[in-house]
Amino acid sequence: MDIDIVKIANSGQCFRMNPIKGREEVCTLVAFGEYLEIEKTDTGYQFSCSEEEWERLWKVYFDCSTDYEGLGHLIEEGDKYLQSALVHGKGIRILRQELFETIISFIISQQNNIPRIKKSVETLCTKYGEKRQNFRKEVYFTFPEPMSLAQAGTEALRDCGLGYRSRYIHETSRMIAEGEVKLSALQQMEYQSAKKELLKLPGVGIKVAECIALFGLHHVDAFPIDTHIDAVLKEYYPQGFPFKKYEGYAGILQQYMFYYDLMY
DNA sequence: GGACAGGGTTACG
DNA sequence: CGTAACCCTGTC
Repeated sequence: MDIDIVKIANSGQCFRMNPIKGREEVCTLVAFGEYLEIEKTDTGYQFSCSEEEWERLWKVYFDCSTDYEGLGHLIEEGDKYLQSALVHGKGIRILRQELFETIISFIISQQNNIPRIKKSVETLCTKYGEKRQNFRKEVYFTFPEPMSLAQAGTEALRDCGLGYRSRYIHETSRMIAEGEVKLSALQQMEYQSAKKELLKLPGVGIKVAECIALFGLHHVDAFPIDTHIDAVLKEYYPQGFPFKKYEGYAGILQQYMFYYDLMY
């Protein structure tokens, strides 16, 4: 299977997947309340979970049913930029992340940098998540429930380094906890309806809504345009990006472009 | 030490 | 529709 854990961890789509300090070939990850370690071996990857858990959770999480290797054949002959981005990003996949975590994480991401986003997310988990132990009895924290964040005061949230975003986090969590915006309904919607619904949440604008649609709802047509991608589009696609041509997977391409621009 | 920027959104003219 | 303000930490 075409998967590169380190690239995914550095691709900016998730904020709780990190290499262990001093053992950079091992990544840790918390999702669905579970803790996972992934170690790079000579032949591939070794996952710390049981076969049953892999089948139930992680196979889906890593989007194993999608063929990413075939993407290269779909790129236009003359599009050297995308061809290069795909080569350098080989192994990147669009994770199927939990919806609430994705919503909160990408509200935090606005006007922010990745190390600080990660720090804020981790602090939120430590203060409002559930405390658990991994297989070697080390403590980890799950991502908080909507209700927990809704009940946290704006001032307490501010202590997580969220700044002006704490008001957004509080209000968005409240709306979700009270069912004003229903996560289950969002998961049933088409891309455009879901996007419109997400825009009701305070702190969610067009860019963040598209990130949530792509990473939390797996709408691979969503194409978030941030400052990086905006610069790329202006430089390499002055005539406009061929969205029509890449309909049905443009969002995946966006992730390769983002990684390529970030790393090279 | 101060200035600046970092995956935007909102609230005003 | 363009533009300033929003908050804060790391970096130069």
